[in-house]
Amino acid sequence: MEFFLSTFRNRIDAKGRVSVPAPYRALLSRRDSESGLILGPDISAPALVAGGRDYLDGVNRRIDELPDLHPEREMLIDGLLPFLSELSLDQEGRIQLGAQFLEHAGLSAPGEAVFVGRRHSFQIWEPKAWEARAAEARAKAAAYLRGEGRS
Amino acid sequence: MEFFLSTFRNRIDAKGRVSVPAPYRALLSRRDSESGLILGPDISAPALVAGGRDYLDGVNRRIDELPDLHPEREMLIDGLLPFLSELSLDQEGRIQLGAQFLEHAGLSAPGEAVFVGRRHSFQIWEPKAWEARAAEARAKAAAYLRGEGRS
DNA sequence: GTTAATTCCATTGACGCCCATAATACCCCA
DNA sequence: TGGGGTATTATGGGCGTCAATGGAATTAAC
Repeated sequence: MEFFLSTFRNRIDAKGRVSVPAPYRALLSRRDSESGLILGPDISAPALVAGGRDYLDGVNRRIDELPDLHPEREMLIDGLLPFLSELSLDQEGRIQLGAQFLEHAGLSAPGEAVFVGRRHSFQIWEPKAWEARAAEARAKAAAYLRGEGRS
Repeated sequence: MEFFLSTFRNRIDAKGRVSVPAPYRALLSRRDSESGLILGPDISAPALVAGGRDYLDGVNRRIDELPDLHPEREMLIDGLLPFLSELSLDQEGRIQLGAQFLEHAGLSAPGEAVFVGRRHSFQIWEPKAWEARAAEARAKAAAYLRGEGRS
């Protein structure tokens, strides 16, 4: 696999641990020498965004587009970086989700989570919320493709 | 961790001591041979700015851009350096915040402080004040990112 | 001698690390 | 092509270590 694809539904145990799907792990360890993972809240959806260190690089690049001491640059820094965490995987390939992450995505400590591949990053959703979002996205994607005449 | 990221909320005891979050300590000791820390008031916010010795190097570079005896150079020197302190960590990884620091950030001696990762440096905020700033920054960052098209 | 500051020690709780189990997917070979 | 065996994944639990925090003790200062 070259991109994060497909969806996986995994269990969150009482300690807040979730197994990162093995295909995603393989992808992460290929990109970064170490198997770390950057996790943060999605800024416009009740979900979490995750990726390898290159995901963080993307955020940094975005910040460095703006000149030093520029107010918008400071806004970007304060609006993004403090909410990102670098999580390490345990020997079994699990990450531990903190309280604020669980809350943002509407996840519960013993419960379930859906991993959603999005090419260079992936998301973590509460199953019900993902179901709703997926239905909407499928419908809109279909309509868009039909409207363009492309199959 | 390569950058200061994420936020940590720690307790300030009656003596004005706060634990520097362990991930930040690891980062500090990697950059400087010794684990010291440069702390100063944020010039445009009720917060404290902290970083390793490389943070001080950045300030110095800023000053050295200006020619010797140039009035603005003197202004920078007098406006920044006198307010910076080099703090050492005690055996448990805590720093001691002086009265003027507490006052500038609106912190109280028995109370709480939020450590905010900002890449090459981090800030220390009074929890309520940070909450407000974070909400604003997140909203504006989201608007900025949406406005440019890329997620 | 009293006060302040710094160093040291003790407690609590969280987190990481290790092991065990079950289910699944994969592979090899007949 | 089917079957058995093997490896890997996902999951749960227990234990040890370290971080965070509070207080005491020792030293220094006035």
